[in-house]
Amino acid sequence: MAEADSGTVDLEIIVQDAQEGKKRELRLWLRMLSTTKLISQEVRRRLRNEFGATLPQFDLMAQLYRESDGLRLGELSKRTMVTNGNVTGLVERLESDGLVVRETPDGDRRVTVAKLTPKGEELFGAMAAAHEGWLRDMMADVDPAIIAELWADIGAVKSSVNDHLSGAAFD
Amino acid sequence: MAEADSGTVDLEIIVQDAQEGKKRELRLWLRMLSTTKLISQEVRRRLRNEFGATLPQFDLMAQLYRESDGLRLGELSKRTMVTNGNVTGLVERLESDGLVVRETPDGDRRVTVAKLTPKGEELFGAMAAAHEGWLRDMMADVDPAIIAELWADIGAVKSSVNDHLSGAAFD
DNA sequence: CCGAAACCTTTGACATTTCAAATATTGCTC
DNA sequence: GAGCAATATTTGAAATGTCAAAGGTTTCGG
Repeated sequence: MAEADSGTVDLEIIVQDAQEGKKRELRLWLRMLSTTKLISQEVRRRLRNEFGATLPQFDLMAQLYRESDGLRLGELSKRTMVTNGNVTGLVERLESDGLVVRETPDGDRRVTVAKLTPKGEELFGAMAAAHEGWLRDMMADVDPAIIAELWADIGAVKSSVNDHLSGAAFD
Repeated sequence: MAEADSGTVDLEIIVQDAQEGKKRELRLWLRMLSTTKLISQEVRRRLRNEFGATLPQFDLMAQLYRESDGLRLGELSKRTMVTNGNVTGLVERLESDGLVVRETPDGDRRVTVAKLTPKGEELFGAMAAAHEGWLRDMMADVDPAIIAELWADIGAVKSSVNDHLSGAAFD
């Protein structure tokens, strides 16, 4: 590839750095994206086959599971990183399946609060347990120390990204 | 899980390990997912504002960019990790924008090959350069050594996941 | 060659996604 | 207390996403 001239080791390092190191961030991003897609597809397939649920529904129910008082739709939107308009449809479908109820609090009639039904809690409990197992299985060949390290380092990435957004900020 | 008995400091470590360590994989997954969503949203916003393109379109064009002979739709589907049916519509829209052409080779009329037009190549070239810059900017606060390490370790995760799929395998 | 199996793409039904515009309600100001 | 900005959700258009079923084409065995 590169035409090194006099070259000892240093030059090679520089050249390599200018080539291989050039697109580090891009390559990390592409790998993160494909890995996330891969896991998502597997989780979606299993949620569908074993529980008849979709991944966004699982996500939304996860947020409601720990909030027995329910959450406003706007808050759900922030936590799931899903747009407002999207939450409307998701909650509608979950409601028609009897997994969630919507109610408007007395004080403020602009607000809609979504809450899991007992049926929803039961289903989510089963899904959550299975889901955790799937993830453990899929990552079974990765050293636990690496997993912990990844968790921390990806946190650093997330933090950097959050500080360099053109628009809104999250989390 | 394990009932340690005598216990001083060791017990705490065990307990902590049994609690905090319990859902390592799950927590890594949740963090990967939210980080990927965050970056995706930013990239999508910028692609839209600066080039009027969508992320899946960018993805698909990226695959065609390096294959001057074009790719069969099935191959595109595998590489982009998008279903066959989805590729059909994606390519249709790109074709109506004059960025891609579809043609059927002489030998096998089952096959459709998609190929970038000159206009498509030009647009993608500009998008790719900008895209790489955006990623570098977003990850600017992360140590380059960490980025390289993440790339490798996420590779290990991907590999493990690939070996524990219930269905098809990728990459 | 004929029919069955295999292969490639499209189609159709639905769910999710984003964005922008429209609605509805509150709260605040004057 | 009338009007207006701010807040919260819904709606609508267009694109993407999955899956399963249907359409053509090839290929291969007999």
